[in-house]
Amino acid sequence: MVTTPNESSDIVYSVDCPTRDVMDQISNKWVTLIMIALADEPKRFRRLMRQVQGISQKMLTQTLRGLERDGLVNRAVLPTSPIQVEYSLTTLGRSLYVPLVELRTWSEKNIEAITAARADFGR
Amino acid sequence: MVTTPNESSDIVYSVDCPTRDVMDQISNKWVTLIMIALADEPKRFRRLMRQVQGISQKMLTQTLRGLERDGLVNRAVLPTSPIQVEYSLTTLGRSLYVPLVELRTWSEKNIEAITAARADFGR
DNA sequence: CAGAATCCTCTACGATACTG
DNA sequence: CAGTATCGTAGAGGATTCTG
Repeated sequence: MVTTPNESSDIVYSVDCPTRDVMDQISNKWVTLIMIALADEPKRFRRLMRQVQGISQKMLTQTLRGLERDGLVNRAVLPTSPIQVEYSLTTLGRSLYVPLVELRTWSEKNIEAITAARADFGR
Repeated sequence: MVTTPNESSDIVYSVDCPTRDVMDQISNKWVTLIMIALADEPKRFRRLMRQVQGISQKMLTQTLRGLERDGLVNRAVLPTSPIQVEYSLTTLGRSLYVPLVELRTWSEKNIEAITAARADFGR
């Protein structure tokens, strides 16, 4: 985490911090879902699209490209006709899967507390 | 995680899954930064704004409201003049901090691999 | 100091149509 | 099947101004 000092000696999370750039990428609505879906086993485009409900073809393509670009996902074109494309997690991707799934576990575990807090809020 | 079966017996991440709703909230560009900033110690609005560089007053207010609403952050109005408002993590918030910081740790640890992958991509 | 309100811009994203 | 290309729109979010 790249930081710069400020008057009160707080750590400042710089705008141009590369870590923040990475965090922005993976703090994405679809990234977590796709990564988790791919963790089970390699999957083809259509199957992913069915599994990650509500994602558009455009967003799935776009998000997968980003993940491929960052070395998190592997894209393999199968020499069939018509073409099939299989996506899988890379080693790096599998290492990211660990904290991602912990985040999901936290969500599942605390969904009730959050729902309760929301109900309480504004009364 | 609320799921529905599909033809190929894949787990489907439903659109209306409450867990997904929570995941969407915390998969937010600012949430992680704010949560981590508050983990050190309770902080006031101005100080948070300085620390989380690049956030606008509007977004900081908005994000803090969301976190407060979800029971992750506590908002305390100090009886000073002019008013001061101190934000701190709730117990629930501190429990979320754990996986969040792991995500940041992962980012810091793997920023180099990602940068390398990006450089490689498209060649 | 900590915000609420307003306006305005820009881009993320969906919908649709087309291709190797 | 797995995309690319184009267009159109809603909403996220910045800048600015005002207040208890």
